Amino acid sequence: MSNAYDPKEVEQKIYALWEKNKFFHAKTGTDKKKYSVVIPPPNVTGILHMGHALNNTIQDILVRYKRMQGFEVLWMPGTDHAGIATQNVVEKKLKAEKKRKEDLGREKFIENVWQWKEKYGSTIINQLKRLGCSCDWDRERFTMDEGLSNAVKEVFVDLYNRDLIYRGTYIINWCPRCRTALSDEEAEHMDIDGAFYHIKYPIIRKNQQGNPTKDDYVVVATTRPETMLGDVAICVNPKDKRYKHLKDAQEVTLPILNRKLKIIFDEEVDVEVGTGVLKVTPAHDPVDFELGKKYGLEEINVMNEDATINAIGGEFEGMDRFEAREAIINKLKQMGLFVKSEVHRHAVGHCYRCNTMVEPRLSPQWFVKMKPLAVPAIKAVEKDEINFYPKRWEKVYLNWMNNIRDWCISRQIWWGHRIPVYYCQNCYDDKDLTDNRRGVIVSKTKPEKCPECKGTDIKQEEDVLDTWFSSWLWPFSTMGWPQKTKELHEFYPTSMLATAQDIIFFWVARMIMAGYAFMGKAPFKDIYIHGIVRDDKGRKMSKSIGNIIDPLDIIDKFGTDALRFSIISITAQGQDIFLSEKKFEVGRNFANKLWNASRFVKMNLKEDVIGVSLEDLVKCGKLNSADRWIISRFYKTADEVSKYLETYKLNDAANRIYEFVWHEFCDWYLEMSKLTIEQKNTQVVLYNILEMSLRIMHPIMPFISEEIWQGLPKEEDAKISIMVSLWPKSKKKMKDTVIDKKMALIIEIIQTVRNIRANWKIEPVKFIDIAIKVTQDEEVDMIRDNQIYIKRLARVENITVSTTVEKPEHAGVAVIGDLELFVPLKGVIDIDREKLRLNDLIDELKKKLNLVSDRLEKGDFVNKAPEKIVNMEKERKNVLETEISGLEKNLAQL
RNA sequence: GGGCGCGUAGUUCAGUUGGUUAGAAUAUCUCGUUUACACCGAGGAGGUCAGAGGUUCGAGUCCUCUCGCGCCCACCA
Repeated sequence: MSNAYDPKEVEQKIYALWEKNKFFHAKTGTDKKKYSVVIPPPNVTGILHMGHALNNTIQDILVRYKRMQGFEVLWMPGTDHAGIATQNVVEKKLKAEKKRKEDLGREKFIENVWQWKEKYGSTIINQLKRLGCSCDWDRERFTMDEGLSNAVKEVFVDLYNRDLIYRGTYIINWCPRCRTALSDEEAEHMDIDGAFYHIKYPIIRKNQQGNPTKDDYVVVATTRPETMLGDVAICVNPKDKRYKHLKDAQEVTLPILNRKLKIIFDEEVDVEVGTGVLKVTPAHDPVDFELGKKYGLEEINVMNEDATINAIGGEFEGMDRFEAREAIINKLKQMGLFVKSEVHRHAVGHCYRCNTMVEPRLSPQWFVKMKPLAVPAIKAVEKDEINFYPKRWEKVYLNWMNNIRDWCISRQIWWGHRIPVYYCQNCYDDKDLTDNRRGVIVSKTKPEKCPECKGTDIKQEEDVLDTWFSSWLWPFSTMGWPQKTKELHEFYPTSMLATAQDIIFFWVARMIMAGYAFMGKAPFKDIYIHGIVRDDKGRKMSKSIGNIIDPLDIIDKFGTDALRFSIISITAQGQDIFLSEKKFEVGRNFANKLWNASRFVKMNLKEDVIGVSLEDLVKCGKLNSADRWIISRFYKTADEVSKYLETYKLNDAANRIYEFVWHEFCDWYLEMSKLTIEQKNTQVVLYNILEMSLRIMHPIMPFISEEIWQGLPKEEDAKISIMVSLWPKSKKKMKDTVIDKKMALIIEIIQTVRNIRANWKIEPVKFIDIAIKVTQDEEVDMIRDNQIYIKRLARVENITVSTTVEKPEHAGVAVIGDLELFVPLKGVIDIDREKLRLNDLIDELKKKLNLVSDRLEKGDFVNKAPEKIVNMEKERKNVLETEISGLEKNLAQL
């Protein structure tokens, strides 16, 4: 064992050991307890970022913890096919070869994507291994696998037959760059500085002669002037007095195209916005679309798939939407119809994959009716069948679910699950797209012939499904659904889902809906929502800002365990995590501390420590105070750590372990153990406490705990990995509050002496004498019994303890509860300084005493507060009073 | 426009159902002896718990308002 801990070689070696022995689905116990978690499948194009690292560390901690508790654990890893993202990646690659996907054709292109996936798709999986994830790698899944694809088809057909899937022509979010529809969730709203363009539309009055006069205009305000090419009407609020005169008008003229526009009156129009006049463009705006339906207006689409203007735009044909915007403004200016533009900040949807501004577009798409699916999913959370940790996310979830809108699931890309819908070319009328089922065959397999006309010319739908349409089935599709498999029987519903808040709507809510719709049960019981990883300024980590902290860099620099420990220790439930590289030093230092402590223990294990149980040692009552104390502390710690892990307070668990290992075990116990290190009992305690400490920290720091554990002596038939050892059980008899209190006092005495030494600048090497005045005889024995610790750790030569100790003539003085401690200071004393110090101390104590006395004099407190609290205060008052009188006496003597 | 979260030591954060003297880590200062560890040890200093009011015997914790910061949702063209 070398001096400093070097994680790199250790990690590789250890992971290989686990993989070789297939510990990932090993059972440590004989119980039938099952535990399964749902991994948020990372995007197959992705590389591990800090969010993944956090998410998977959380899952791995819980999985390892449960496995050590004897649960049979199932943690299925995998990736999703990330339709748009993956297609973009492969298209980019083709572009570098100066090819377009259209040149290859659909089949060839998909072949290309698969090749890409085979080559690069396991990057993130390998990175998860470096993170130490103990997933069941033999069961890795991919959303495009045959099994999962089968589940997707099954679900589509089922939902269609239940009337929960329909096709219709509506305004959807369209990404002109990816040239596909997006769901509402995939359009990310971002505030941008736009403008309100004020444009004059000429009014044509009834019975009007000649051209309109210069007053015959109505001013329309729009943020997207280019869509005016598709205007079919203008609309004002009937209550708006400013536009009363429009009731006498017949029509208005659309500038440039000179189309006649209807004038409609509808309460929907907000008088406050813009000029109060809304231009109605049913094919390019959702509000206008509704108005169009209401008033039977024509839908004029003026754009192509890539958001360039189409032939209807006349002279603007072929221009990009933003180019057209400018050109139209210029034209209007020439015509004298442009009034002004006003700065206007508003939220505009952007494609979540390529960040292109979304264009609302009228097109035929497939939708899932969400309201009926939401009903059981809402109830489940309301009735606490599913619990969010922290609970506040329930509100967010319920709010979204109660206002849920239909889900646009069709995508106009090639990579994904092709929609299992077939059209009979004979009887299907592709002009009538709204709810027309004639000639539409929805089937898992391609039908031989049309059931209506027996025609055999049948073509499959070109669109593919939203990637989330496969992800939302993950909890059961990965277990073999729709087959009735053993896994489903044993592991569904799963126990826990850990994820960040950003995919609650995308994924969590939909999984719950799918769980009820297809399994009749919730997919999981607990949802642990952790924060989002940000940089130390609170910004999301992103490539464009360049503030990414790469977990693999951190692993290289500090080690995986350091990464895991550090990030977990700062992840308070539900709070976002602000990271900087510095924060990983904590974990690295901790690993190093543990390593060195273990070296110390190992080099001192001279006796045969195997086969002696701590229980027996405790029972026979021959352990010295320090040995007995650390056992008690350990079991207390283990209980607390278990409690924290059960309630998803992983940071508390990590910090409790840190506190125990560093401060209780290393700082105090190891130092004390040096006094009796030659004794077998002490060695047995050292060994067992270290070994069990390794076990409770194993879920958080799997590599170093395993490495040290491997180097410890073991019984011959012992398990070969800490990973499958048992979690220390709570044992009441091993905890001892009396010894806890005694040692706490001894420790405080030591600290007090050290304090006085520092205060008086007593040479560190010098041994000194101390005297302690106690109030009870038992305390005399207690301190005498444990004086070796005081002598050693505070560098004390002689200790005088009794109830009658008098303060020596010149002495440093301290009060610990009801005992007084004196350090004779012959030769070094500075009386004035000590006087000042005592005075300050007395003042401080008096202030506290006053507060306590005031409270005790208050009738309300004595009468209304619980007796326990009142007694506590009374006791405190007594202690303060004795402290003060003692100090005053000392001061007088000085 | 609606909803949520956060303002605690120089800095980064903990603080369970209100209850003894508000805790860590890090930075800083002093010192450094000892059979693991300088990625270390000992000791010190550092807080009007954002502000104002209220409930209570008792508030960092509960309520109301104000100020500052962040996030999510939403078809105001």
